[in-house]
Amino acid sequence: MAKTVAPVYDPQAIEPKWRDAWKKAGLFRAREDGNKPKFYNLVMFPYPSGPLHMGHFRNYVIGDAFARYKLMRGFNVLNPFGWDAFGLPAENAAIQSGIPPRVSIEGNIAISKHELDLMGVLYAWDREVTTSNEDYYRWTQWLFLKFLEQGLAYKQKAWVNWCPKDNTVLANEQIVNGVCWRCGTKPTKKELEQWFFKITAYAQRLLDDLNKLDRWPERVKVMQANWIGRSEGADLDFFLEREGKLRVFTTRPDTVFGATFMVVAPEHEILPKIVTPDQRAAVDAYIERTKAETEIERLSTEHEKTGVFSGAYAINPFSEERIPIWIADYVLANYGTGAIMAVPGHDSRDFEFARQHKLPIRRVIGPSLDAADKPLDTAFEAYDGVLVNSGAFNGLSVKEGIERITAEAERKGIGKRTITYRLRDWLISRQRYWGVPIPIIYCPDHGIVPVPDRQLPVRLPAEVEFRSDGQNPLAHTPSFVNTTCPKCGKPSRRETDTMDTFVDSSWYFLRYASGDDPSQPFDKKRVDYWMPVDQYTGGIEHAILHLLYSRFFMKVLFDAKMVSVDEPFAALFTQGMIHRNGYVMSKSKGNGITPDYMVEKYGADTGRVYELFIGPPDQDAEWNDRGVDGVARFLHRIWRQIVGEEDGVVPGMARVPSEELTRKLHETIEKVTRDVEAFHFNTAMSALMELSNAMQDYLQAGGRRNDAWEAACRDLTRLLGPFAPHLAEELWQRLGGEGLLVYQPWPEPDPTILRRAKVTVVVQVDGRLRDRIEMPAGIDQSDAQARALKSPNVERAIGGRRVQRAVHVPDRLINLVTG
RNA sequence: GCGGGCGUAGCCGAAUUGGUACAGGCGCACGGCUUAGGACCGUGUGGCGCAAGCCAUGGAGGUUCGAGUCCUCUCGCCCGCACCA
Repeated sequence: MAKTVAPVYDPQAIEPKWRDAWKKAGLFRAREDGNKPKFYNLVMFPYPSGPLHMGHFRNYVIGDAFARYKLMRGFNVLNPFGWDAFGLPAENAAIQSGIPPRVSIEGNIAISKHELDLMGVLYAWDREVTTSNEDYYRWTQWLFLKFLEQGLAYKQKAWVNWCPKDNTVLANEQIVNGVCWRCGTKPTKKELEQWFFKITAYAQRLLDDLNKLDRWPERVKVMQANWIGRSEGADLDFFLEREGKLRVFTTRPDTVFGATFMVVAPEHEILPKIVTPDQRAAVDAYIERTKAETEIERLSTEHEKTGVFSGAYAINPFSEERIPIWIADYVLANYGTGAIMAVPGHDSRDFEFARQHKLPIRRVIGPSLDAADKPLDTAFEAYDGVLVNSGAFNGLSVKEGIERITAEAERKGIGKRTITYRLRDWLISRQRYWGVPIPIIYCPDHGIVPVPDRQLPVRLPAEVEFRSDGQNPLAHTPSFVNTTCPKCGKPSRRETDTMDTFVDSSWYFLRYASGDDPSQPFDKKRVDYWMPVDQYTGGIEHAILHLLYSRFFMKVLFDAKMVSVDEPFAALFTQGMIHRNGYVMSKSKGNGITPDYMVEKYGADTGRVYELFIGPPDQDAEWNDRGVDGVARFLHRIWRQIVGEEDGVVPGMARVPSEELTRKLHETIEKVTRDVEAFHFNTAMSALMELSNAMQDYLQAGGRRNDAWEAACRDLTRLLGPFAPHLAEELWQRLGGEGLLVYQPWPEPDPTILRRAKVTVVVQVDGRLRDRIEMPAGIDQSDAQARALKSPNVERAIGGRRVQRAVHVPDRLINLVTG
């Protein structure tokens, strides 16, 4: 047996060499090039929080592998990266350590960049975006002013969610499970003047256009649809007994005859006008109590519905009954009209409230007309039934009832059809320093004055005093606050709130597309070339927040004719998280595997392939150190197979047919291609392992290093390119390949080779497997049946019965049915 | 409560349209090579059975020539929303 000592696979020795070669070649330096189809590949950019671990890398490895794959497929690939660099952690660190946010962020970026590089993850760094850099945030300010101009940004006093730990307000989307999404603190309510973006103006389009997103995960679309929360119904006016009226929103106008009382939210503005003197003390006490409660406390009181009688009465416009008006916090001030008609017979919440406060419960929907007097021991909420105890409307179906009663209310001028959304406007003010200053000046004469374009950016001052009381340092920096009115020059004050960092991330993908244009936020022509993002990959935690905001931005810019598509992300992939020792891999849990460790112990390629192999990419996965060893073995073996020169020729042994190997190769090309397109990286990796196993079997059986073998080596190397790029480059070079592998075309399967001459046909008798028989491909049913009947196993299974019929799946299966 | 998803080997997991259940990896066993190895290579590896074969995809039914896949019920787990009128 011929044997020469082959150098062993030494990733540390080869990896840096190839990274340098890619950089020198300008890998991923993208230009707008009409000759090739474009492919915009994007991973969600991170907040630069310091050292990365392998949990973070799942996203980047998937993104990098896909970008390299698309490159080999002949696309003009844009594969950029950047930093969502504004945000609270850097500011909190500054308060504790005194290190200015800009300094710590820059340090963290340098560390992260080094780690990405170590893992062979490359980007179009010439298009790098850092949201906290002046050349980016001046355009965030510019866009804010654009929104203001369009009437899509406004300032309003509102009851808002306040996080006492972070000392800032939060948007509704940023309360997750009743607590601050960032720090987990229970928010309280504050009434403050705040800046909002009018995302509700786009509620319907944001909902409708989910249908366009056929390459988004269903669950993300469902989450967004639920968040937008469209309800169809009617607004109805109830006249008050004394004077005035109270408007309610209901999705069930058909149940109006069952409205036996009304409920208004404690914050409702009508209250001072209607509360009677004898109830005033009780009402005031109740309002005070609800104000003190945080959201989470309101949730925990789910089972006891508190409330207080206002002393006032309204008249039900349909039944003409006199009904009491109550105040209760189970009615929300900022949904619908902040008031409801309570129909305890057909709404479980109203039912519970009526029970507790001894209010009448009336049935107005029943399974049939004769059920009118059947008592209700629970709210009957179903839509299948007929109206009862409803005067002229008795006997109508629920659907007809909704239609007719709404029409009647419209005719009488006391109501109208309405669509209500759960979505609220996006609160973007943050009372913190490390963010984009809102470009607004308050003039004693002119009020709110936008900063003129030519004065942008409003610079975030570097020299500020970080206060331990958590107050915004900007408000205490006179050189920032004090300015002059752009209109009249009078001494004026600057807005000291900064923008929610989700504003920064709502348009960064447009900036990438444009390079670093100093004259505008982005260049329409270049954006038109690249957009939409063809593949967006990131975490599920942004299912609502970032992904909804970005969609909103895109639609606003589309309406302003600044872009030509109104959905930013054509395809979305949300990868699962990596766990280790039972917890999500994280710095705080101390269970992180660092890229440095991986590279030192195994090499970057083992880390990359393991992260792709670990499990279905959209699901969480458990990191297994032994599994990493398995992948390392796989790559070592490939090295030995391709670089090693052990020949499998065994004297006297029959030559092993190389067609088998060639077919396996082409099946692998076909499978890996299909799997990568479908983001099934785990099965793509197992297909590569199978090919390597087949090559091993071939050598083992005495196969020679002939053309078939050479082809297998060459194509396996190319198939490895996107996943184990350093190893693949080295193998490519040693195989005598031209140029860099990363610029080689992806292999194509040969259909004539895939077409087998012989196939294994499964033979069943009455649906049970009895034999497997080699038959020529394309065999027809009667021939297949004839061959099947010759099998002793089949004969025994038939046992002398008659074959009544047969089911034939060409080239796969024949089932002989005797029964 | 409403919405979405998932239950396959000792473990992670494969399985176009219903068509050979368990690919690949881990682990385990045995063997080889080694001074030695937790390295490397090879073989085997769902259960029962001497075998033919039978039983196996959370459980119970159903449709079908044929069900992990479709339908009904049921148990368990995960995720999202959660007093949204």
